[in-house]
Amino acid sequence: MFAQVIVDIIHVEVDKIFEYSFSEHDGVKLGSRVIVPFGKKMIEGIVIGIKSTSEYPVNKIKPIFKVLEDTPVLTEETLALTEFVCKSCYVTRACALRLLLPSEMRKGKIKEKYTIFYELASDINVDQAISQLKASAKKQRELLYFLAENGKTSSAELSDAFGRSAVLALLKRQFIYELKEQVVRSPYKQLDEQRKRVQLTAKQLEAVESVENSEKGTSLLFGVTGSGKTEVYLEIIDRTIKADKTAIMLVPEIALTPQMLKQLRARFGDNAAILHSGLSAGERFDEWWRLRNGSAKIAIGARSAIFAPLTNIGVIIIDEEHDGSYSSESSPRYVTSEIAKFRAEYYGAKLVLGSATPSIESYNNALNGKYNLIELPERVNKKPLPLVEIADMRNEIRRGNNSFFSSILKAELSECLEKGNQAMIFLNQRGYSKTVVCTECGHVQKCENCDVSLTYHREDDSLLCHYCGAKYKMISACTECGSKFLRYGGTGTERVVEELQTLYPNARILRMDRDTTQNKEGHYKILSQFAQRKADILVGTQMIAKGHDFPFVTLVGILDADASLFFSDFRSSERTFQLITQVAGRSGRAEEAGKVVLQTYQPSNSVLKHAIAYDYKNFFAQEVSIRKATAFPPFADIVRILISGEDEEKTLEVTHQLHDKVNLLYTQKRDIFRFFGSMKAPLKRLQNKFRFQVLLRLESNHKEVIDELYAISNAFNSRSIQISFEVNPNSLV
DNA sequence: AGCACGCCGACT
DNA sequence: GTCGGCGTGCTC
Repeated sequence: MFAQVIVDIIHVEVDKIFEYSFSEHDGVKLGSRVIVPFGKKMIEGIVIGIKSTSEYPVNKIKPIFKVLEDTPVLTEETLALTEFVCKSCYVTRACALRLLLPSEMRKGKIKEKYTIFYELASDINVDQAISQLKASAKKQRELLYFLAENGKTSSAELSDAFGRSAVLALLKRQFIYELKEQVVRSPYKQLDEQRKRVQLTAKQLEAVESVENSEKGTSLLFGVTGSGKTEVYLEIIDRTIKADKTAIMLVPEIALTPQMLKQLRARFGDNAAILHSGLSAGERFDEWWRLRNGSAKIAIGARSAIFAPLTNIGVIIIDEEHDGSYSSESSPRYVTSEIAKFRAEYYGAKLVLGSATPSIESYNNALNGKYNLIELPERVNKKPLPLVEIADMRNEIRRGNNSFFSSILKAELSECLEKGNQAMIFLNQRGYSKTVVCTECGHVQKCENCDVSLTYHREDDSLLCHYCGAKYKMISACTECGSKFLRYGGTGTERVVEELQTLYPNARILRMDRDTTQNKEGHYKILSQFAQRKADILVGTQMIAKGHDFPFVTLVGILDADASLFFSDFRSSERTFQLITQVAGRSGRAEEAGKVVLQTYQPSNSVLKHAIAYDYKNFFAQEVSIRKATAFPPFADIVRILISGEDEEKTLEVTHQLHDKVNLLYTQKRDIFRFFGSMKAPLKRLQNKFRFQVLLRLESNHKEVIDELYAISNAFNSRSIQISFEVNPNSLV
């Protein structure tokens, strides 16, 4: 028999199927992980096909050296998924395969964990045994009694209580026996606690049934913050498990605090396996196997959990589907919902996307009938959404207030603290690229062709559009109002905390940003401190915006509400709307009504206005018309071909060659394309390599053309020049 | 990705 | 004369 093997080497030159021989009793199965001789080395690979004949010269075929597991790590479905990932992400098979397996599995780093237990020998009578011991062997006697009473006990426990020598002595006399048993390193053991089942509201029940009964595979659950989407998810999962199927539930990276896990653990116990980066390698490995061998039926995790090794999937849920953490920042940049759709379709499962602020793509799909739209427009507690006040920072500056805080926010903060309530101060820091904002009129410099904010480049004092490469001279005065008071970028959390502390010397302030959450449980620690009212004010970035319930927070301040609008990305409006809605939702969740103060330099900006009014639908309508007019997703696909190499001249030369080749296609199919150009990459030198890019925008639904572009680009891959090909990248660095 | 093979420059 | 640079081809 012959096995088709993909070797675990990520390189275009070995992105082929290699064939190896094996005999039937070797245990080689479809999806097995194997070790095979490759050239002079032994290397890991995955069996993706089995056949009885081979085209390859028989004398050159080598046998499989070893099968690594009895249970194949991949199933027919995950093998098909691998193929889908390489086709849709334009990466090698080996690269796609790595997504499907826990990273700790490679090169045999982690094995199952075993613990040694001791047990009384079965053929022994305790009293008899003790009579054979020396009278002085007190510890041994006690140990035997202990085992007789408690049964098998771990070696660590016994050594602790009775000493290592007692254990060894009894072992030598064969009064006790050693047992080796696999233990599962289950995370969050301490979280198991009973939780009462919540009675679903009529609306929630309706949502559950709508998902079940819809003939469309995908449902978009559009529910305002506090509308109880989580209860809907839990009910759907519950019903799925009862129907003997499995479930995947994805949450944003940041929301993987023990809070959510607690709920799921409480409801589903050991049936739920958790996959995320906060776990130790061993824990992750064991959780993965629990899913693979069927002892856990629910996979919960961030983005990568979409690849959970489940079979017979009944439902896939993506909570906060609009969240940025669902798109990976490094290759392969798969689209999580696309993977979900593939898997759901394969098993005839339901896909549920939930959000209070759906992505433009998803809501568009709901409106044009591709998704089943379910709305939960009311909060469970019937409380109104918090009132949002705008602070016009231009006025503050004119009045000589140069602090981070507007007078309105200061007044509200004082009142909030006096009443003994809690406040959150949110800093809007997206990305690191700098845009230029006029502090007088709030105008942001934008590209004339793309309607995208320009990015300031210090090296040549210029403004650059990351989408078309247009370069403008840096301005010395605002092009709208002529003011010379221009400003770049955002502010740091430390400085805000400093000023806050001077303003309110008695307030207890917590800071949450990348610096204070370095360690594994940093997030959770800070948030739980705040939840326990050990602080009055929480200052933070994005991280504080997501999904935590703080019943005593009655005020949320958003400094720089507009900062994310200036980010040079066509999604910046969308992101801003989402952020504001989310942050505002933190205020006033319990008894007292909440307030939100939103500081901005452009109070009349329509995105902000819609966000303040919680008016998603009008925001959507506006954004969709802009995307249509400017040819951005979902009405266009952006293709980015990155050419990098150590030799600048050579790299540029290849870029030109590639450009010329693409140009042929471009002129041939001129009507499909909306943009075409080559330029330096925004980060023109990275890791000692020079980087150029060819950018294209073409009308959506032309995968064949994109595939053709990929074929053209791929041909330029060589030892000294690397080509990376991406469709709709989430950032252009 | 590795590793061998092979063809040109600097050297004891 | 040889030692060693890394461009190129191959791995079932």
